Amino acid sequence: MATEPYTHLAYYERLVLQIKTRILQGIMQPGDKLPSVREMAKQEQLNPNTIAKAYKQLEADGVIYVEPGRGSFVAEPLKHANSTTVAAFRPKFDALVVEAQSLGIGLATLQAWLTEKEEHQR
Amino acid sequence: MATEPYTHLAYYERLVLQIKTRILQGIMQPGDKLPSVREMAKQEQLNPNTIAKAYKQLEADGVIYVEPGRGSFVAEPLKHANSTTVAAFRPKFDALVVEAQSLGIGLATLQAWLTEKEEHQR
DNA sequence: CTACGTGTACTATTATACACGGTACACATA
DNA sequence: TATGTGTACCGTGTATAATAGTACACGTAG
Repeated sequence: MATEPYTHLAYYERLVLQIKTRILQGIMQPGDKLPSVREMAKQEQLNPNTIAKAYKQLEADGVIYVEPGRGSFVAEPLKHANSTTVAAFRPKFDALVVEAQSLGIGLATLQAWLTEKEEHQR
Repeated sequence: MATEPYTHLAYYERLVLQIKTRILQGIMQPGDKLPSVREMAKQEQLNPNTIAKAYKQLEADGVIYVEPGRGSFVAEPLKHANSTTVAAFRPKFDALVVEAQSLGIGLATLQAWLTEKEEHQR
């Protein structure tokens, strides 16, 4: 039971995505304390190491911060990404757009999806 | 020399993306014959098995077709994706959007990137 | 000070995916 | 018949994911 191709996404990646989503939705507010590595491991039925990996990733992405000995907390949302971050992200976006178009999903459809999100986010 | 984290993308995935891009750009036209698995392997300095994996993926995505014993050819571009294809793709898109927003890249920026592509594509 | 909870850093094992080398087969064509 | 085509194997080495378990440095509450 090492790797589960449920979603073709690793457990820790799913956790990262899940937490990021909750923060964006406002379910988790800046300053909120996250469950401890060990507690989250029980909740999610995963190994503490897997949770730690997710938390480390989240900290690297700047969405949480760690106070040694106290715990992990939701960080203030970033307003503007620096150019190196954007430069690293852009290829992933371009690749997905190519993927979409090859599948017959046009740019107009992607535009519509984004617009839909903008509306749901207010 | 088994895995090369150049781009954090597998060789065969890079090939798939490269060929899809060339087709979308019109560099490769429908009906054009692709280099054989063995020839492409020499060009790209890769193992024929790796090329075969890429071709198989491209065929599964419907961007090329195979005539047994003759070779692989560029397929006609898809106009509309069926609903199952869209349903499979949508989560990837949503995940990337969440990723972007967490990095401080807003929806407006993504919209702008798409608009930019629409212009360059005419 | 003591005890506890916190994130983190190790070692080790198992399973999967990627890329490689090599061989073999069924097919179409010259 | 001979060649080129995609494809299907077997085996090997390596990297990554997830597991289990232990240990450490830190902050806080008793």
